[in-house]
Amino acid sequence: MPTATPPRSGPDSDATPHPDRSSGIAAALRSAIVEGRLLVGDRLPSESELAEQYGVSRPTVREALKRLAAQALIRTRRGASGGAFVNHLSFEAAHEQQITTSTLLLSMNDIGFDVACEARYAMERACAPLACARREASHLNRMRAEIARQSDPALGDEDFCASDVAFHRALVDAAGNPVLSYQLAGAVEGMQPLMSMITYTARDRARIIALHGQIADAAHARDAAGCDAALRDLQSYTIELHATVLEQRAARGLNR
Amino acid sequence: MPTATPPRSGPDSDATPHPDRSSGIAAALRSAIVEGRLLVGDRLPSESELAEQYGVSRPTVREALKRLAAQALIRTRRGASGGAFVNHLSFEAAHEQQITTSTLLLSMNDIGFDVACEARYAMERACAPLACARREASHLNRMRAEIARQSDPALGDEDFCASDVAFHRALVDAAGNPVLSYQLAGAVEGMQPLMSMITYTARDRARIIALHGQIADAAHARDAAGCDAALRDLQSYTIELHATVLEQRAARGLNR
DNA sequence: GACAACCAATTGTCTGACAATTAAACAGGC
DNA sequence: GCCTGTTTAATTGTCAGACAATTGGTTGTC
Repeated sequence: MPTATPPRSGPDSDATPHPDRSSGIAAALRSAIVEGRLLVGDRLPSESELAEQYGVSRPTVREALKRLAAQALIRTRRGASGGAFVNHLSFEAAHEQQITTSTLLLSMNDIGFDVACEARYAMERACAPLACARREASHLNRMRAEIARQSDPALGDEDFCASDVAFHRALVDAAGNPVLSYQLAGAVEGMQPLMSMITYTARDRARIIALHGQIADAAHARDAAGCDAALRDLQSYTIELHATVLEQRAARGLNR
Repeated sequence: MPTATPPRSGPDSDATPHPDRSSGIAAALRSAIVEGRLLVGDRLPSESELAEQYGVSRPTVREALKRLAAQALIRTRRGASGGAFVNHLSFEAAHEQQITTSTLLLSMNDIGFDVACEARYAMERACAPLACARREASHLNRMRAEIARQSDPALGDEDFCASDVAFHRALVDAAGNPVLSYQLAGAVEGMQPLMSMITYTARDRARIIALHGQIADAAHARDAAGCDAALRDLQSYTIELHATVLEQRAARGLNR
């Protein structure tokens, strides 16, 4: 029976002073998972047992478990042979969390648009060479398909943005490195709220689509330098567009 | 007596079937925060009020709140004028989460060492040009200081690793983009468990320190290309070292 | 006006109970 | 023996009410 650490031999209470017990228990279990003392699929002791081990009541244990569940560290099943199990953290789940975190981070720390943009394109350009080297037909198809969608003038701004994200996602996936995909996808989607501030005119869209075309062509030709250049252009154009939006807003503000 | 329905029409229960009510409430509040209906510093209704609003008991509400607290979306204070407040998500807190998530992702999805390494160095090389352009004296000092620490042969493997992380952290910070720092630092620290599998001989360390020196010199000279090349060398050398470790283990395994 | 005692609001925790769910054990019929 | 339906036990999910701890404001006293 591989159980967690016995009551209150807190190695973490030094680093962080856990004001309430449920967070202390959560931290103990969390470190047990992160440090590998509890492995994927292992079943944690039942809530009652944990309550007894830690000398607290069941609701308190439950609060601790919910904290872990919120981080996708455990999943629970009820019924006989139910309980809390160490979860297999999928890229999917990690991705979700990454998006929430990134979104809030950007919106709450008054990160400049250009700073966020710089970070995003720096990372995206980092996968460009890999993508050019490893892209398969399916990735090119996904990119072309999104370009086709974007060319439809009837597409709403929101859908245009979504297609933009999908295009870049395809590029990143072409690098064939799931770790990069996870990191990048989080960053790109986290920027969505910022990107959607921009309202695209037809001319803007044409320009962006042309650059997307260049990127796809470069990936097709396995031309890393060309891909990099196109991404640079896209970055500066995006920042330019955003600056325009800000100017217009300022102007409207003055008119009133 | 309005039983289950939240005040607003619950749109999230369509997308994801919330098996238990506390997770449903958590999702409702979370989306309220992410979508900006609740702003930083806003106080949520008290637990009793929430319990009444959602037609559940206070422990259930508390479980929901603990979920949000685990994601650092809210913080709670007790006493008069206490309550749950929308938290200002700091880079610090986001960073913490990023590390746990990355660590678990790498350990649970049998990501190859080279894949993780590739992702890490790809991103790190992405900030190299920025770091060369913007580095200040303080960054160089931090890098030099870590190199000095690493040169001490008495340093344990663990401390050597930690200093390695600090060195790269300084390089990344030199890029002057907090978003990049946050993303990168998470990735680098998440790789720690993998990196610490390697036991460094004196010759290995000398080689690594030399490369660190090259990187610092390149940053000093604002030589982006040199920095990139040194990082590439470091990446391949790291992978080489890891391969050696695997071979040795395999050999030991056969001998028994 | 300064200081102490009190009070009210709020979170943190406990106790005990019941409902819902699920897998396994069990009984019955063929 | 084997399949089928039923019971049972274990476990999570939820509830209700209570008390403790904390914290800010209020009031009263000197």
